[in-house]
Parts: sequence; C-alpha cells; structure tokens
Amino acid sequence: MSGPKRYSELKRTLPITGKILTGRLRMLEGENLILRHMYPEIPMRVEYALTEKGEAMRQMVEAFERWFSQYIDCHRMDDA
Amino acid sequence: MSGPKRYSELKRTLPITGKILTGRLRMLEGENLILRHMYPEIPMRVEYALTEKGEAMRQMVEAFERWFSQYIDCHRMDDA
DNA sequence: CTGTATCCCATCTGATACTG
DNA sequence: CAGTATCAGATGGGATACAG
Repeated sequence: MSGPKRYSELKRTLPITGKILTGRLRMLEGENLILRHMYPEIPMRVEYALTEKGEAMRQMVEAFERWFSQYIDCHRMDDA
Repeated sequence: MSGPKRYSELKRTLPITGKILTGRLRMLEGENLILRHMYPEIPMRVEYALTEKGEAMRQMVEAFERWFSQYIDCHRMDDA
C-alpha cells in the first residue's frame, strides 16, 4: 500500500519463497487487485502496483492495523 | 457479529462440514476471539459468543463489507 | 445436539535446479 | 532479474460412522 514494488523487493521483504510469491502475484492480478508492469531493460525490471480496486482496500487494512496494534502484542505472539 | 450462535445454527448456515466448523471454532477460541458456553441441558446446548477482542473486529468487518459491496458483483462472481 | 475418529484425496508449500 | 519446472512433504477438507 506504500507504492509500486519490484519483484525482488517483495521477495526480500516477505517470508515466502519465489514460487509462492509469484503464485500470489498472479492471483492478485487475476482478481484485478494489482497490475504488473514489465520494463524490458537489462537486467529486466518488473513492478507491481495496486489497481483502484486494490487501493480501495486501504480502509480495511487500516482497520486491521488498528485492531492488531490494540490487541496483538508483537513481543508475545504466543499468547492469545 | 449479530450475537451468540449455537453450533447447529452455524452448521446449518455455513457451507462447511462439522469437522471443519469445530476446528475453526477451536482456533477462534484459542486466539481468544470467541468464548464457548455449554449448557448441560437435554438435549445439550452450546453457544459461541465474541469476546471483546473478537467484537473489536467489527470495524474491520464493516470496512470489508463496504469494499465488497462496492467492488464485487455477487451476480457475476466470475469476473474480477 | 454437539461433537470425535478414521480414511482419503486435493491443494499448498518449500527446496532445488534451471532459463530468457 | 524475474521467474518456471519438478519433486516430495505437510496441510486442508469432505464423507462417513460413531459417541456422550
């Protein structure tokens, strides 16, 4: 939600393998939540950006973040 | 989110089997999102109600419902 | 009524190697 | 860099039968 992201940046940031990441990106693309932009440079560059439909999820995400920060203690994820 | 629910009511309402429903209820209970109340009547009655932590998810759910009704056409779920 | 136990198949996921 | 191919293990889910 903080702007377009490159494949490699997502891969570095997220705790999933390349195969899973690619699968998720394809799903999100299929649901029209993100758009894939390929730049035929060398080396190749691919960026993923939210569509309007994806951007519209921001309110949901923010509501989740409020709930999360209030009820989930990151230093003690084991407790409920 | 519309009040306590009996096991049988959830089972009738939701498109999942009893095994899965029980599993989900146990997970939610483990995360302290719902509370299980058993009434030792005959026949037995069990109700599940949201905790405060669960109730606090209401804003998230409402944000989701707004997003959903705006971007997802239930009569054409196949399109993205 | 509210579950549990068992069997079985589909899907998800990770690790690894490879490609344009 | 941005993936794809392949294999194997883990997990999810349904159907059915049974139990307190």
